[in-house]
Amino acid sequence: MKLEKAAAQLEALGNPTRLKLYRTLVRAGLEGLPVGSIQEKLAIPGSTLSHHLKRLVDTDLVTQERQATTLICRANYPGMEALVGYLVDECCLDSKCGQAAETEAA
Amino acid sequence: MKLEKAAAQLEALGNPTRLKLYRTLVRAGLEGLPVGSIQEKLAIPGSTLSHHLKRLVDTDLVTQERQATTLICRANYPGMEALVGYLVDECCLDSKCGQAAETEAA
DNA sequence: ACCTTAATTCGACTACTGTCGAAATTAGAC
DNA sequence: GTCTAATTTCGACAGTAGTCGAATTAAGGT
Repeated sequence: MKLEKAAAQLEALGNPTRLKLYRTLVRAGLEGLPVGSIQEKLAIPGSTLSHHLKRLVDTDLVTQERQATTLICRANYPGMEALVGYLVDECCLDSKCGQAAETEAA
Repeated sequence: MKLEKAAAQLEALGNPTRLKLYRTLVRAGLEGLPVGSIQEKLAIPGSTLSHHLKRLVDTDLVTQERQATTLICRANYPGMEALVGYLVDECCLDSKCGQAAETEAA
């Protein structure tokens, strides 16, 4: 993964509205959620939602699929995994750096 | 971890210059690097570097320690681990992607 | 005290982000 | 075809981010 792409994904997630949005989609699981339902759940204007959604789709963190008139949105797990993979690889989160384990006990 | 904090950290890493900077510090390991060396390595003006560095320090991703006239910077692994922990917990990156996390709907 | 090196703050500027409502588009239903 | 519902694009705006050079502060050396 290119640094630029990782940065773009991190930036995409680095906005509270978008992070909420992404989390909502993750929690929706594999079924995903139509745009309209997300809009209701998060209570934000459609235009704003669409704007943020586009950003997540563009950065490969969310996918969309038409189903009749509605657009189903889903968290794109592989995209996120690639990002975390990058962080672990490049930025060294595994054994050799942090010694993990004891930190996350609680 | 609060969503707001996670977002702030993600945003901090979501800038190519800062991500490069952070990666540089990670690679420097536990010894860390003085600001001046980073500046040389990345070839950016001191003011810009200082600006970004502050952002990483503020978001708990980097720590600093004086050593005589120079300021040593280090990647703050626990800070990063907390972030990745949040992503894994809230945004479900591991095996069980569909089933966990029904807490605190927005 | 004075000078040198290290790093930050200041002030300015341009560009981008986040937000919204209104208008346009898309996809299907009748 | 026309109508209706779902979603996106447009245009505008305020606010913030990223960048830089110049001036300033901080810490020691002599």
